[in-house]
Amino acid sequence: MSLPASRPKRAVKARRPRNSLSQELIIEAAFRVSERSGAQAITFQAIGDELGAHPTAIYRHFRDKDELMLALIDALHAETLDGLPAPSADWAGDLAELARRTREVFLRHPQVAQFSGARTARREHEFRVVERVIGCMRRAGFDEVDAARYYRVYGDFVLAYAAQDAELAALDPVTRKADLRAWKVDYQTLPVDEYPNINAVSAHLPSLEDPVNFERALAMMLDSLRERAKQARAGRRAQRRTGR
Amino acid sequence: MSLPASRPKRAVKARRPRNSLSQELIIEAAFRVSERSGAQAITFQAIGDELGAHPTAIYRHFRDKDELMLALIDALHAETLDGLPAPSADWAGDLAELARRTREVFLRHPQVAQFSGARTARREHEFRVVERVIGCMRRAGFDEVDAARYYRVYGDFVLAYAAQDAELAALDPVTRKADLRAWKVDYQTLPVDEYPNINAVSAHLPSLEDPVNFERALAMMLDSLRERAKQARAGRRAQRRTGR
DNA sequence: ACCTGAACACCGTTCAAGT
DNA sequence: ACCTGAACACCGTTCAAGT
Repeated sequence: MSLPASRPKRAVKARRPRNSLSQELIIEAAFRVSERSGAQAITFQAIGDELGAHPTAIYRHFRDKDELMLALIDALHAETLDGLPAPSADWAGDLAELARRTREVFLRHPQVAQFSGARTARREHEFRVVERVIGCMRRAGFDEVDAARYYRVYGDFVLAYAAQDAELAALDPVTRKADLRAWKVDYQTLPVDEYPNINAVSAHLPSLEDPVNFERALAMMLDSLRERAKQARAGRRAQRRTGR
Repeated sequence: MSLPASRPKRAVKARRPRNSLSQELIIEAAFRVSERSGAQAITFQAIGDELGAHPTAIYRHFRDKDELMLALIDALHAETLDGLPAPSADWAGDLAELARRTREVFLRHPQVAQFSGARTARREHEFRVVERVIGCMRRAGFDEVDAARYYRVYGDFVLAYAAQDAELAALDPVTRKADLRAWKVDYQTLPVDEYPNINAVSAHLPSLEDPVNFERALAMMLDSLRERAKQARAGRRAQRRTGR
């Protein structure tokens, strides 16, 4: 007289009206899933539950999970752009603002952001972020070759660092705390003769989650970018004086 | 008269001798799996096949998959250290050497490295890499607080950027090529009135896989680090002159 | 055309059974 | 004590069946 192994989640299975799903509704449901209880994985089953629809209904609107993920990643870029002030005369300040917003958005949606660092969404809002960053590099005075290169280097640096922060935030809480604990315990108790340098500074090791880390890395990249932009502008002035 | 859905991989199932497995053998098998045909995922099934053992036999030697992954990550650090010259007077050169080696090792083992950026292995070889980097920061002239901070910022920067390169390399080939293609096609054909900056430089956009990207980012971080070290040393000299 | 239901080939993990 | 085999709860994905 035992129940079947897996019984339906809802006793009365309401049939979903036709044409009631869309890419937009699915994307919104996926974000609600990822925010529910902090660290829930984004699966078709969970999105289906959230929508009150069959998991495989999603395949009518996205070819596969990768296409859904790219759409979610582009939605992160949309959030980064939302309310962003227009480009200013301060190109370096604008770059810093974009970087900070990117990281904040990533930490708000770590379950999506953890997969976003190495991917190219190739969608509207990503295009617009790239357009902004390249614009900053051109206002800095870089020529086309340098602007393209420094866009790539700066953009990938921001994505990599922010996605890494998101990956830590997306770990299941037990694993995440074990990693953080390693810096409070393991790295504080290493033999001093084998690890003299760690021992010398261990009391001051910043947490992996200290937001100053990202701020400092950002400041360092901008240090160098400002100096290189100054030299690029000076180089071009010299070129003009000597008649090309 | 049909065959059963899943038949055994080997007709004669040789029984593995007792005590014939170990953490070391399992780690070696996992790396062989990850290198076979470029991008094979590391699963207990695949490692078991590689060892000629039952997949669940691994649980006798690692508590769960996360513990195996941390051991594999530490093995990457071991490879980074293998043959590394002793610390030199050129602390910045030593930092660059460590960064380049880390990235090369990560690209040699992308299936492991893609998960390593945000994790703390808390094992011997990671300790030794951390010891090295902190040593460089102290030789640069930073005090304990700054050495700890710049270790964290520089170390996480290298891990994040290298892990991002590994993540791209670990994508299944079809997905990876589609991402690379976006920069050769989609970003080359955007409307010029909406994306003037992208259009101005699009011919010069470096590939995601161009190794110059990492070299440039590294050079920029070291630019700033050298300047900050110089100022830290000058600040300490001034402090000594004024009697603390 | 859009959604459901069943089935498939995989995952990591647990646990009882062999030796 | 160490390895195997079966079972479980979960993945993404395909495909036939409903409406």
